[in-house]
Amino acid sequence: MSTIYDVARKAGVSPKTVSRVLNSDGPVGEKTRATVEAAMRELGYVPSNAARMMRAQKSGIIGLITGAISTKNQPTTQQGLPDLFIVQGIQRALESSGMTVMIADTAGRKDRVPHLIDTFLSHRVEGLIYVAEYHQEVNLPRLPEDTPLVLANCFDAYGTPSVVPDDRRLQADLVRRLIAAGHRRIAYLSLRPDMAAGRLRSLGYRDALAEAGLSFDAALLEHVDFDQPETGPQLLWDTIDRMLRLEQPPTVLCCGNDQMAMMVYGILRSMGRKMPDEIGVAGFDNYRAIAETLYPPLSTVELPYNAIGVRAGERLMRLISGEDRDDRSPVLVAGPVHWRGSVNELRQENVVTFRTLREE
Amino acid sequence: MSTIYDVARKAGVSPKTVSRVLNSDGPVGEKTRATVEAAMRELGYVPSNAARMMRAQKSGIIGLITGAISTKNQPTTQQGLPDLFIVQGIQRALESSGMTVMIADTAGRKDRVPHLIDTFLSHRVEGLIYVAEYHQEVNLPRLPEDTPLVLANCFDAYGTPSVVPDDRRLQADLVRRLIAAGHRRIAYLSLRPDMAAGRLRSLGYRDALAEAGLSFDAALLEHVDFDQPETGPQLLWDTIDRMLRLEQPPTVLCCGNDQMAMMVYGILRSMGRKMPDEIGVAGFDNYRAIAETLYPPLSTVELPYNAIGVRAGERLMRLISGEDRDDRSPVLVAGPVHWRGSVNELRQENVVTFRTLREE
DNA sequence: GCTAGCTATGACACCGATGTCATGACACCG
DNA sequence: CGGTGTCATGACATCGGTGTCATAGCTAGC
Repeated sequence: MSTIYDVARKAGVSPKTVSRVLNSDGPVGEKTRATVEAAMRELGYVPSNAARMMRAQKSGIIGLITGAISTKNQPTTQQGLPDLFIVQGIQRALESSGMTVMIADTAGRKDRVPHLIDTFLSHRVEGLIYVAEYHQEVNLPRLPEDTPLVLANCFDAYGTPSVVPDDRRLQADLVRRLIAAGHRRIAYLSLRPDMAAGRLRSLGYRDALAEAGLSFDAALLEHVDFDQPETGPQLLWDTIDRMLRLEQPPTVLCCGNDQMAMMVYGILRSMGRKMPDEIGVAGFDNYRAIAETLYPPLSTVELPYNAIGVRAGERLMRLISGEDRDDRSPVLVAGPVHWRGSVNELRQENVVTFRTLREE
Repeated sequence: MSTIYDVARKAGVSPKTVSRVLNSDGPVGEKTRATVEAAMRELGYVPSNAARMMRAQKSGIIGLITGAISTKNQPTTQQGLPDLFIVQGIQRALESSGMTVMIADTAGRKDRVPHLIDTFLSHRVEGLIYVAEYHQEVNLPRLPEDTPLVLANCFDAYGTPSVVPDDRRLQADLVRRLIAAGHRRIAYLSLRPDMAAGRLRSLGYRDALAEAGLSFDAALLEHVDFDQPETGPQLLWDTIDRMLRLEQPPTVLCCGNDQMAMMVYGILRSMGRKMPDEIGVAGFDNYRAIAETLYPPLSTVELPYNAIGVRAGERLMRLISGEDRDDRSPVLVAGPVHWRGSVNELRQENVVTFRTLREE
């Protein structure tokens, strides 16, 4: 690969003049500039980042650590692909800044993180973002003081700047919408409570009930570890079966996420229950490949992973430029409810009407 | 960030000695080594890649261009997330080589590719892989002679080394399996024929029929542009409706991919058709989040995107080390059929038996 | 006509590693 | 005891850019 010296020789000028042309730095004669540019084109010259970086003491590189790339062939993931959307958002937020985003993948092994951090430090990244695959607490090795770090979709015990989904509010918003549609018996099939998302969403569910003056019925809340390959579907089936046999059965099943909702569709149909007229289903995530493809399309609440990424990227840029250095409060991100065909509007008349299932 | 000079000063030795400790280069006295290592630890020293790279004239970086990260929030993707799995495979193939993989995202805009290539060249990547989001022909700008390029999931007209799925053989394998299970009336709901995958898979379908001595029936083949948000589902419904009214209706519907199969599940159930006893469904891709979660689980053929990535990575490494420089033949990758509950084994008796739908 | 000021350009040092070569201290051998 | 080889170490140049400073040529102003 040719260098600035090759270009200089070809154009009959000094390397420094070539540098000036490259960076529109000092003044350069019109004719000289043309000669130099021609030489650069002819040689296919591309400046070396390494050399620039060394001189400038700035890399223009942001490091991104994630499992987004590697973990997606696990049996079935609890989540959709949140981390991927987050990475996407980060890229979007950073592309205008001229930073190059370097992505390192944990390959599903947390113990590789320190090594990845070292690699990034050797590249002299100007900042780091750690993206977790689901909302959780993490504990990363300490970084040098002058390298800012932002946690996305996770948080730690040291008050490292973080951006996380507002699970509690999102779930409450969805349940509020169900209540507004006239539903009073709302079942909640929750994710495992040892997950931050599961815990917070259950709280949101209760918030919305309380707010509307509906009493909480423990028979309508169940934590279902649905994505265990063997026991999961059976567990879900039994839970739904139990709830539907209640004296006052639910009119809608709120699912921990869209993937669980997809499974619930299959189960309800096997049971011969028609959606949405006999029973409604709601999801969580707005995982569009599922929510829009299912029939009827799934009502769900959008957890805007993209926005988490964007906010994380913006936050990091502010840290790099020296702002907000001591702002320790986490950024909470919420999103809209998507109301589709999987839940009926009951309004005041709390009557189940049977219609032909498919109508245009 | 501290440098080799800081370490040298602290340890009371020359920079070169520190360098020797770092790289276990020349001989270093036991005591000196200990002193230097202590100094490095104390300063939190991490060597600068830029400086190394400049001296070594080798970056140890592989560039990856893809839309995997950014394009996944498009309405609903025709494909699953093949490119992501490919990226994953590439990472796996390259991690043992000690190369750092740098991922650049097109952000869905093909016109950004030249710019991304320049960025990579400025980082002096030792090789490039371009990953397409679906099997297609591409036309990339020319690279300098000394930077090898591998195309993954795509090919071009210049014989650039490429690794692509063997769609034709995969589809044939699946249909062969259906035939072995006793099916004779096999419908094929194909992807758009202007896509390489659609064309090749249709050919594979016909290959398998011909091989088994079954005549091709045009009434059982339809190209369905199923992922148009408005017309898609209707089109699919109409096509299935038409096929099921045939004098000799199909006993199994072969779908262009798993996502289409998911939609077909919903339609068949709305029509009141029971799977797999009244009608079987087969997919393509083995997109596990769908294939394993659907009920009944989907029989499909695995398009091992992961393997495409691995092969592409390996191919690039060989090119970098100077092997196979003039091997122009594309690498074809196939995968296994996954036989799950969505298609019945009819065997010799071509009888539809009705059983209770859910059995453990 | 001399100087101040501007334009266009180049010489040189430096960023942080490492390859090359030199050197000093020993050990070993004849 | 002198010569040779090995070990441990350092001085110095170099990779490809860019910041600093110097300088030559020209113009404008007094």
